[in-house]
Amino acid sequence: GISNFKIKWGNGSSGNRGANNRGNAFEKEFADSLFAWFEEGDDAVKDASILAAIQDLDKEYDLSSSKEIWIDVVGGENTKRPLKYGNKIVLTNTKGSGYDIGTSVTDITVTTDKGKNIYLSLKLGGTTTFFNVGIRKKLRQDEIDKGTIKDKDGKALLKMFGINNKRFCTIFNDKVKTKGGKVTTKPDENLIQGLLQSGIGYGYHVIHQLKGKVLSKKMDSKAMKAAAKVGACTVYYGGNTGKGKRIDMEFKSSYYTFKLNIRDTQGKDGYPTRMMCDFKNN
DNA sequence: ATATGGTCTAAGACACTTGT
DNA sequence: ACAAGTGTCTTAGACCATAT
Repeated sequence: GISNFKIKWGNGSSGNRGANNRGNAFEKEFADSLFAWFEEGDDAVKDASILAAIQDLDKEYDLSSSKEIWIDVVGGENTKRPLKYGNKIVLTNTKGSGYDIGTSVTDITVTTDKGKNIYLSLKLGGTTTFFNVGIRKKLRQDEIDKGTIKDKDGKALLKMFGINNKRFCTIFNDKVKTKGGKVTTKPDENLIQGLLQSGIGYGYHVIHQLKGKVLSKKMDSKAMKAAAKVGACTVYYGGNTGKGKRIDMEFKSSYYTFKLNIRDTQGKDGYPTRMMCDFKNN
Protein backbone atom coordinates (compact mmCIF):
# COMPACT_ATOMS: atom_id res chain seq x y z
CA GLY A 1 0.00 0.00 0.00
CA ILE A 2 1.00 3.59 -0.39
CA SER A 3 1.57 4.07 3.33
CA ASN A 4 4.09 1.28 3.44
CA PHE A 5 7.23 2.61 1.84
CA LYS A 6 10.38 4.32 2.93
CA ILE A 7 11.95 7.33 1.35
CA LYS A 8 15.67 7.03 1.07
CA TRP A 9 17.35 10.39 0.94
CA GLY A 10 20.92 9.81 -0.12
CA ASN A 11 22.36 7.54 2.51
CA GLY A 12 19.58 8.37 4.89
CA SER A 13 20.48 8.30 8.51
CA SER A 14 22.68 5.25 8.28
CA GLY A 15 25.89 5.44 10.21
CA ASN A 16 24.85 8.25 12.48
CA ARG A 17 24.40 10.74 9.68
CA GLY A 18 22.50 13.76 10.75
CA ALA A 19 22.55 12.86 14.42
CA ASN A 20 25.56 15.02 15.20
CA ASN A 21 26.95 14.74 18.63
CA ARG A 22 24.31 14.40 21.30
CA GLY A 23 26.95 14.52 23.96
CA ASN A 24 27.16 18.27 23.33
CA ALA A 25 23.48 18.66 24.17
CA PHE A 26 24.03 16.67 27.36
CA GLU A 27 26.88 18.98 28.30
CA LYS A 28 24.62 21.98 28.01
CA GLU A 29 21.75 20.29 29.81
CA PHE A 30 24.04 19.31 32.67
CA ALA A 31 25.60 22.75 32.90
CA ASP A 32 22.17 24.41 32.90
CA SER A 33 20.94 21.98 35.54
CA LEU A 34 23.99 22.61 37.68
CA PHE A 35 23.50 26.35 37.49
CA ALA A 36 19.78 26.09 38.26
CA TRP A 37 20.56 23.82 41.20
CA PHE A 38 23.12 26.25 42.55
CA GLU A 39 20.77 29.22 42.24
CA GLU A 40 17.47 27.64 43.24
CA GLY A 41 18.13 24.28 44.89
CA ASP A 42 17.16 20.66 44.31
CA ASP A 43 13.66 21.39 43.05
CA ALA A 44 15.05 23.22 40.04
CA VAL A 45 16.46 20.00 38.61
CA LYS A 46 13.70 17.89 37.09
CA ASP A 47 15.82 14.92 36.00
CA ALA A 48 16.38 12.72 39.05
CA SER A 49 19.55 11.09 37.77
CA ILE A 50 21.13 14.44 36.93
CA LEU A 51 20.16 15.75 40.35
CA ALA A 52 21.77 12.70 41.96
CA ALA A 53 24.99 13.36 40.04
CA ILE A 54 24.97 17.02 41.06
CA GLN A 55 24.44 16.06 44.69
CA ASP A 56 27.35 13.68 44.42
CA LEU A 57 29.53 16.50 43.10
CA ASP A 58 28.40 18.71 45.96
CA LYS A 59 29.35 16.01 48.44
CA GLU A 60 32.78 15.65 46.88
CA TYR A 61 33.63 19.30 46.23
CA ASP A 62 31.31 21.17 48.59
CA LEU A 63 29.92 23.40 45.87
CA SER A 64 27.06 24.69 47.98
CA SER A 65 29.36 26.49 50.41
CA SER A 66 30.57 28.73 47.59
CA LYS A 67 28.97 32.15 47.30
CA GLU A 68 29.38 32.20 43.58
CA ILE A 69 30.00 29.57 40.97
CA TRP A 70 31.40 29.74 37.44
CA ILE A 71 30.34 27.12 34.95
CA ASP A 72 32.22 27.04 31.70
CA VAL A 73 31.09 24.71 28.91
CA VAL A 74 34.18 23.98 26.85
CA GLY A 75 33.34 20.58 25.40
CA GLY A 76 33.92 21.71 21.85
CA GLU A 77 37.65 22.07 22.37
CA ASN A 78 38.59 18.44 21.72
CA THR A 79 42.18 18.81 22.85
CA LYS A 80 44.59 16.65 20.92
CA ARG A 81 46.70 14.15 22.82
CA PRO A 82 48.77 12.40 20.20
CA LEU A 83 50.81 9.27 20.92
CA LYS A 84 54.45 9.67 21.84
CA TYR A 85 56.78 6.78 21.03
CA GLY A 86 59.71 6.11 23.33
CA ASN A 87 60.58 3.51 25.94
CA LYS A 88 56.86 3.49 26.49
CA ILE A 89 54.09 4.49 24.14
CA VAL A 90 51.92 7.04 25.90
CA LEU A 91 49.50 9.83 25.12
CA THR A 92 50.99 13.28 25.39
CA ASN A 93 49.47 15.71 27.83
CA THR A 94 49.45 18.89 25.79
CA LYS A 95 47.83 21.13 28.38
CA GLY A 96 49.14 19.75 31.64
CA SER A 97 51.96 17.68 33.05
CA GLY A 98 52.28 13.99 33.79
CA TYR A 99 48.98 12.18 33.75
CA ASP A 100 47.02 15.08 35.24
CA ILE A 101 44.81 15.72 32.24
CA GLY A 102 41.90 17.66 33.73
CA THR A 103 42.46 20.69 31.55
CA SER A 104 42.70 18.54 28.43
CA VAL A 105 39.58 16.44 28.84
CA THR A 106 37.27 18.90 30.53
CA ASP A 107 33.86 19.48 28.99
CA ILE A 108 32.53 21.64 31.80
CA THR A 109 34.88 23.51 34.11
CA VAL A 110 33.37 24.53 37.42
CA THR A 111 35.07 27.15 39.54
CA THR A 112 34.03 27.95 43.09
CA ASP A 113 34.87 31.10 45.03
CA LYS A 114 37.80 29.20 46.55
CA GLY A 115 39.33 29.45 43.09
CA LYS A 116 39.71 25.73 42.58
CA ASN A 117 38.77 24.38 39.17
CA ILE A 118 36.76 21.20 38.96
CA TYR A 119 37.06 19.55 35.57
CA LEU A 120 34.03 17.55 34.51
CA SER A 121 34.31 15.08 31.67
CA LEU A 122 30.84 14.31 30.39
CA LYS A 123 30.02 11.10 28.63
CA LEU A 124 26.76 9.95 27.12
CA GLY A 125 25.59 6.50 26.22
CA GLY A 126 26.98 3.00 26.23
CA THR A 127 29.67 3.40 23.57
CA THR A 128 32.22 5.72 25.04
CA THR A 129 35.88 6.31 24.34
CA PHE A 130 38.73 7.29 26.60
CA PHE A 131 41.03 8.22 23.79
CA ASN A 132 41.18 8.30 20.05
CA VAL A 133 44.59 8.86 18.51
CA GLY A 134 45.97 8.90 15.01
CA ILE A 135 48.18 6.00 13.83
CA ARG A 136 47.88 6.52 10.07
CA LYS A 137 51.47 7.55 9.64
CA LYS A 138 52.80 4.62 11.67
CA LEU A 139 50.68 1.82 10.19
CA ARG A 140 50.71 2.89 6.57
CA GLN A 141 48.87 1.51 3.57
CA ASP A 142 52.02 1.03 1.49
CA GLU A 143 53.61 -1.20 4.15
CA ILE A 144 50.36 -3.04 4.84
CA ASP A 145 50.03 -3.83 1.13
CA LYS A 146 53.58 -5.19 1.11
CA GLY A 147 52.66 -7.45 4.02
CA THR A 148 54.81 -6.16 6.88
CA ILE A 149 54.91 -2.98 8.94
CA LYS A 150 58.51 -1.76 8.86
CA ASP A 151 57.97 1.59 10.57
CA LYS A 152 59.81 1.54 13.88
CA ASP A 153 57.00 3.08 15.90
CA GLY A 154 54.32 1.06 14.13
CA LYS A 155 56.18 -2.15 14.87
CA ALA A 156 56.55 -1.18 18.53
CA LEU A 157 52.85 -0.41 18.77
CA LEU A 158 51.84 -3.81 17.41
CA LYS A 159 54.40 -5.56 19.57
CA MET A 160 53.05 -3.90 22.68
CA PHE A 161 49.79 -5.79 22.28
CA GLY A 162 51.36 -9.00 21.02
CA ILE A 163 49.83 -8.44 17.60
CA ASN A 164 51.36 -10.50 14.80
CA ASN A 165 52.70 -8.03 12.26
CA LYS A 166 52.00 -10.00 9.07
CA ARG A 167 48.63 -11.20 10.25
CA PHE A 168 47.72 -7.61 11.08
CA CYS A 169 48.44 -6.59 7.51
CA THR A 170 46.09 -9.24 6.05
CA ILE A 171 43.15 -7.65 7.86
CA PHE A 172 43.31 -4.45 5.83
CA ASN A 173 44.55 -5.65 2.45
CA ASP A 174 41.71 -6.83 0.19
CA LYS A 175 44.14 -8.53 -2.17
CA VAL A 176 45.20 -11.20 0.31
CA LYS A 177 43.26 -13.73 2.34
CA THR A 178 42.23 -12.28 5.68
CA LYS A 179 43.57 -14.19 8.66
CA GLY A 180 40.84 -13.40 11.15
CA GLY A 181 40.60 -14.94 14.57
CA LYS A 182 41.13 -14.58 18.28
CA VAL A 183 44.40 -14.90 20.17
CA THR A 184 45.19 -14.34 23.84
CA THR A 185 48.43 -12.50 24.50
CA LYS A 186 50.39 -11.50 27.61
CA PRO A 187 51.58 -7.96 27.01
CA ASP A 188 54.20 -6.29 29.16
CA GLU A 189 52.29 -4.87 32.13
CA ASN A 190 54.42 -1.76 32.39
CA LEU A 191 53.88 -0.80 28.77
CA ILE A 192 50.14 -1.43 28.76
CA GLN A 193 49.56 0.32 32.04
CA GLY A 194 51.63 3.24 30.85
CA LEU A 195 49.44 3.59 27.80
CA LEU A 196 46.17 3.16 29.68
CA GLN A 197 47.19 5.44 32.55
CA SER A 198 48.24 8.19 30.19
CA GLY A 199 45.00 7.76 28.28
CA ILE A 200 42.66 7.64 31.27
CA GLY A 201 44.61 10.12 33.34
CA TYR A 202 43.44 11.83 36.49
CA GLY A 203 42.51 15.27 37.81
CA TYR A 204 38.92 15.28 36.61
CA HIS A 205 35.49 13.90 37.36
CA VAL A 206 33.46 11.67 35.06
CA ILE A 207 29.76 12.37 34.63
CA HIS A 208 28.47 9.51 32.52
CA GLN A 209 24.84 9.38 31.50
CA LEU A 210 23.61 5.87 30.86
CA LYS A 211 20.11 4.65 30.35
CA GLY A 212 18.14 5.85 33.37
CA LYS A 213 21.17 6.77 35.48
CA VAL A 214 24.13 9.09 35.65
CA LEU A 215 27.41 7.72 36.96
CA SER A 216 29.58 10.14 38.89
CA LYS A 217 33.18 9.15 39.50
CA LYS A 218 36.13 11.13 40.73
CA MET A 219 39.20 10.22 38.73
CA ASP A 220 42.18 10.75 40.98
CA SER A 221 45.58 9.13 40.69
CA LYS A 222 44.50 6.11 42.70
CA ALA A 223 41.39 5.54 40.61
CA MET A 224 43.40 5.94 37.41
CA LYS A 225 45.91 3.30 38.48
CA ALA A 226 43.23 0.86 39.53
CA ALA A 227 41.30 1.47 36.34
CA ALA A 228 44.39 0.81 34.24
CA LYS A 229 45.43 -2.36 36.04
CA VAL A 230 44.55 -4.99 33.47
CA GLY A 231 45.36 -8.63 32.88
CA ALA A 232 45.73 -10.61 29.69
CA CYS A 233 44.87 -9.25 26.29
CA THR A 234 42.57 -10.86 23.78
CA VAL A 235 43.38 -9.83 20.24
CA TYR A 236 40.56 -10.12 17.71
CA TYR A 237 41.97 -10.06 14.20
CA GLY A 238 39.16 -8.82 12.00
CA GLY A 239 37.00 -7.88 14.97
CA ASN A 240 34.85 -10.39 16.76
CA THR A 241 33.61 -11.91 13.51
CA GLY A 242 37.09 -12.17 12.05
CA LYS A 243 35.79 -10.51 8.92
CA GLY A 244 35.86 -6.86 9.83
CA LYS A 245 38.49 -4.35 8.78
CA ARG A 246 39.59 -3.81 12.33
CA ILE A 247 41.64 -5.31 15.07
CA ASP A 248 40.41 -5.23 18.65
CA MET A 249 42.45 -5.62 21.81
CA GLU A 250 40.34 -6.44 24.82
CA PHE A 251 41.43 -5.96 28.43
CA LYS A 252 39.68 -6.04 31.76
CA SER A 253 40.36 -4.10 34.94
CA SER A 254 38.31 -3.89 38.11
CA TYR A 255 36.41 -0.85 36.81
CA TYR A 256 36.32 -1.20 33.06
CA THR A 257 36.35 -3.50 30.12
CA PHE A 258 38.48 -1.87 27.45
CA LYS A 259 38.22 -2.56 23.79
CA LEU A 260 41.07 -0.84 22.07
CA ASN A 261 40.71 -0.97 18.34
CA ILE A 262 42.76 -0.04 15.31
CA ARG A 263 40.69 0.76 12.22
CA ASP A 264 39.52 3.29 9.68
CA THR A 265 37.35 5.75 11.54
CA GLN A 266 36.83 8.10 8.60
CA GLY A 267 34.83 5.81 6.37
CA LYS A 268 37.48 6.12 3.65
CA ASP A 269 39.29 3.13 2.20
CA GLY A 270 39.33 0.82 5.19
CA TYR A 271 43.01 1.28 5.95
CA PRO A 272 43.60 2.12 9.59
CA THR A 273 43.61 5.72 10.67
CA ARG A 274 43.14 5.58 14.44
CA MET A 275 43.53 3.66 17.59
CA MET A 276 40.65 4.18 19.94
CA CYS A 277 40.09 3.03 23.50
CA ASP A 278 36.43 2.14 23.93
CA PHE A 279 35.33 1.22 27.41
CA LYS A 280 32.39 -0.14 29.33
CA ASN A 281 31.80 0.06 33.04
CA ASN A 282 31.93 -3.37 34.65
C1' DA B 1 19.89 -6.13 24.27
C1' DT B 2 24.44 -5.95 22.64
C1' DA B 3 28.43 -6.01 19.52
C1' DT B 4 30.21 -4.26 15.55
C1' DG B 5 31.27 -1.15 12.19
C1' DG B 6 30.58 3.20 10.84
C1' DT B 7 30.35 8.47 10.05
C1' DC B 8 29.59 12.86 11.92
C1' DT B 9 31.92 17.52 13.49
C1' DA B 10 35.46 21.16 14.41
C1' DA B 11 39.98 22.45 14.43
C1' DG B 12 44.76 22.00 13.36
C1' DA B 13 48.51 21.10 10.01
C1' DC B 14 50.20 21.69 5.86
C1' DA B 15 50.18 22.71 0.80
C1' DC B 16 49.22 25.59 -2.67
C1' DT B 17 47.79 30.13 -4.87
C1' DT B 18 47.42 34.90 -5.24
C1' DG B 19 48.37 39.74 -4.34
C1' DT B 20 51.60 43.20 -3.70
C1' DA C 1 60.16 37.31 -2.45
C1' DC C 2 57.01 37.01 1.00
C1' DA C 3 52.57 37.47 3.36
C1' DA C 4 47.86 36.59 3.14
C1' DG C 5 44.29 33.86 1.58
C1' DT C 6 42.32 29.33 0.17
C1' DG C 7 42.03 24.44 -0.12
C1' DT C 8 42.87 19.67 1.42
C1' DC C 9 44.02 16.23 4.56
C1' DT C 10 44.55 14.51 9.27
C1' DT C 11 43.42 14.28 14.03
C1' DA C 12 40.61 14.12 18.11
C1' DG C 13 36.32 13.57 20.04
C1' DA C 14 31.86 11.89 19.95
C1' DC C 15 28.26 8.00 19.96
C1' DC C 16 24.88 6.19 16.64
C1' DA C 17 22.62 2.62 13.30
C1' DT C 18 22.22 -1.89 12.15
C1' DA C 19 22.71 -6.81 12.34
C1' DT C 20 22.54 -10.54 15.17
